[in-house]
Amino acid sequence: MTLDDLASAAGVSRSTFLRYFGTKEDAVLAAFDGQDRRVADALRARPADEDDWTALRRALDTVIGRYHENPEGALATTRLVRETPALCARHLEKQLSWRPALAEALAERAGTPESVTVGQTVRAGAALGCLNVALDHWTASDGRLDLVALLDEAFAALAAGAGSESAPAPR
Amino acid sequence: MTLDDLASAAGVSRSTFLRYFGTKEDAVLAAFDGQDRRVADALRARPADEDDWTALRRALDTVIGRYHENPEGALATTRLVRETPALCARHLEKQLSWRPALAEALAERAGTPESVTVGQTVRAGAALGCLNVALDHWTASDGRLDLVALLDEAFAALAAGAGSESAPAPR
DNA sequence: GCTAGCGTGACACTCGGTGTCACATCCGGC
DNA sequence: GCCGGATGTGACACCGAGTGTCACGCTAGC
Repeated sequence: MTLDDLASAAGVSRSTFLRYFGTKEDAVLAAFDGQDRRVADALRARPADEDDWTALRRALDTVIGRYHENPEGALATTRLVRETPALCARHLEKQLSWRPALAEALAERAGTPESVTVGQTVRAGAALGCLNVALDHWTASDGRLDLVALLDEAFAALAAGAGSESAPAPR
Repeated sequence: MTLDDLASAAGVSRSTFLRYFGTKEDAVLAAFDGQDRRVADALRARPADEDDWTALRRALDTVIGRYHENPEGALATTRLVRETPALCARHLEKQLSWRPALAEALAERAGTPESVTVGQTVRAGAALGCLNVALDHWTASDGRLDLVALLDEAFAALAAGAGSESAPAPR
């Protein structure tokens, strides 16, 4: 699937294709554009007295929703991204910018939008990690597993103190 | 800094340089090779009754140690990686393979090496996330902040239940 | 109608990366 | 001592990605 193939498939010249997307990977990853803003907005919309972890979990429903609307397409896209090293790398890089965005939204919720704590950054990153793990399992199961349940399970694994079952969580 | 530059700087031909490293990025990222194995081994060496989160934190000391031995070099390398999008992407991709390795080590500790749970995978990923956040802050401070303290803080933010200060952690 | 701006296509060019061929060296077996 | 393979190296040729530049055609405004 060379650039010329993509361009001619899209009915434009190679130059135009590159002018639009900048990069071949970006053409695929454009499907994810704006997700960070949507999740951050959802986060800000959560009740102020809700704890960070619950708010993050609920905010991710906006992402999950898109997978629920169009499972086949989402499965194909996700699989393509995970299986193509270059795409995978670019996607991770893009997702890296989600973390500060979510952390900032958490800081706003906490009433201190100017200072983002390490804890908020870590929690934002951990939430994204949970999302990725859940998506991994979901794609590995060909979409048969319940994505919501997987995400809940992933979040629960960190919610009760990050310790394992070998040292049961405090209280 | 083209491939020819690097090759001639290394005193070999372009072909040989590529034969060694495979990729320009790999030449830089080779500095991190084997870290996953070292961390996983350190993890397996932790006492069996230690909870996952503590074991992960201690296992990461092997990584931290390298930063402590040679702070200037580590700072330069880390900064180079973070500031070069292509390098950053490749590094994230490589680090992605650390997660299953650590998760498997956790499973071995738990006595069920054949079945890795979602929780173990999530915790391994979260620990790596903590490492990255700590390293981000450390490089941003030009290495002036205490890396160990940063990592401890990051781990603590998830250890006490992932909830925020709005749901105060049991200390 | 003329011009300024904009989208598009057609190049030329650089660079990263792969594959192939040739040569040179080393090393064990007869 | 010689030979044959294995290995390391360099010199290409080649392809695809990405950038920059130029020319053309369109539409809008004076």
